[in-house]
Amino acid sequence: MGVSMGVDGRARRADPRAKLSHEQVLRAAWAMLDEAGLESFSIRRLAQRLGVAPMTVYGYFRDRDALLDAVLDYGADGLIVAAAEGDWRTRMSGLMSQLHRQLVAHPFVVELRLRRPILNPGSMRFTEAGLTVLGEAGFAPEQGARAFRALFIYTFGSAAFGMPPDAAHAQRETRSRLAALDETEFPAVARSVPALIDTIAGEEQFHRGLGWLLDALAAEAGAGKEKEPR
Amino acid sequence: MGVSMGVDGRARRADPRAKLSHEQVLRAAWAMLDEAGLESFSIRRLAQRLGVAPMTVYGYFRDRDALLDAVLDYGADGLIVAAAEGDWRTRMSGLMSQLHRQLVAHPFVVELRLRRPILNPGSMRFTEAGLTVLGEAGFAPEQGARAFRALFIYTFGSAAFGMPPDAAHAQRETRSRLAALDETEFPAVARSVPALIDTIAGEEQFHRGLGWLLDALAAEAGAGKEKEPR
DNA sequence: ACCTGAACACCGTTCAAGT
DNA sequence: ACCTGAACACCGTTCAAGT
Repeated sequence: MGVSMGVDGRARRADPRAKLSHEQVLRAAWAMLDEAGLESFSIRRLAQRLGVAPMTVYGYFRDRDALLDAVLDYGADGLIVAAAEGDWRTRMSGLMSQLHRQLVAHPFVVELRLRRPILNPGSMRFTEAGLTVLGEAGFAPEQGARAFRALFIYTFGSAAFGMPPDAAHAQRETRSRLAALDETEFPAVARSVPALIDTIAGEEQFHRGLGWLLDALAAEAGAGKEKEPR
Repeated sequence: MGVSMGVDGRARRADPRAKLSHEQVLRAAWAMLDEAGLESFSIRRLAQRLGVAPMTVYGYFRDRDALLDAVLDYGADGLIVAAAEGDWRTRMSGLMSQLHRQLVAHPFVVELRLRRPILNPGSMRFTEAGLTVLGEAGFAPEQGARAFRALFIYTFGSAAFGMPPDAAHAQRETRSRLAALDETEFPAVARSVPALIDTIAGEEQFHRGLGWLLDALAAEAGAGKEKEPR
């Protein structure tokens, strides 16, 4: 990598005269975000990791936001690829599951997407793949776009809100809070406690909801073919 | 409110000797977050708004995180109330739409929920209402919990990722990025451009997806009643 | 051209002190 | 008991200077 840690904790590049590349900076930023999350990311720490003065980073990116935008493009670009085999339902499920897995593996992407939509080649290829599958399944361009967006939003929502970083801790916490509830005030919650806890971790819950959405889309597509063939 | 702005921009309390209450601090924090968002919230600014030294805030809350947790509890507590009339599908849709409207109105709640689940009385009442509706519709406690969670996650996802703060700007940006695409490389996207843009703003897209989820749940509940009445 | 140190206006928070 | 100023270890970023 051309970078090694000095005893003082500050990285020194093997050859200080070698010009940094945009990609080197982005790769280091991506790694930092993966390791410690968006919260503890800083330009100064990134510079230290690169063995460079903080201000050097500004030679490559206008400011923090521009850098994070570039990180998103850099990363999202390599994220999605394989189109699955099978009928449209299976292929659509495969696409969204891939996305979900990637988002869960890199939670900071979800946080960054909160601020700004992602419109780079990688995400475009993903959209193209999804719309193609839906088109081949008989969805008109309008219906396909709406269906895709619902699936996409649900997938992002599941990654963001359905999978707490420390699932075991979240389940324990939730269990004790739910156990403390007044059963006469919250009877329905009390009845569902174990199931509610189960929906917090794992991928089952994501796949269940995804399946429901796909069921409804399949039903609508079928109905459209039979009753409204315009 | 007992607070007025001085010429120097620093708030002065009407009676400096009047002890601050936890609720005063929380109300001010909530208002700040509503006006300027989580990004520009700071303890120091909050203190200034309260007409008090920064360190005074620490007399009421252990640290920034504890304060934000309390803000979430304070606000979410008053958020949800009315249970709608009608069949279970209508009532469920009403509940989730209320939640969606509140989240869109206070985006920082969505950002905070990213870090931590909400387990206060207000959110419990919401869960109880949802599970009750589903229970009356014939869902077993387990099925109800799973259905509720899918609807809940989808609703949070829509508020977080489906409604950009500046919709008009986001649509313009997206339109120009999509217009620049190579039509032979992205034919399906090109065909769907207008529809894709349409899914970005407004509540129609949220309601469409919500409707699909409810359709699938209704179908499953119906099938369960007919075929697996255990 | 590429990198940098010093400085500025901000943070959250500890600590010891004020009333 | 309640509030505070000074100080510390951090931020992002501007600017003028170094090679």
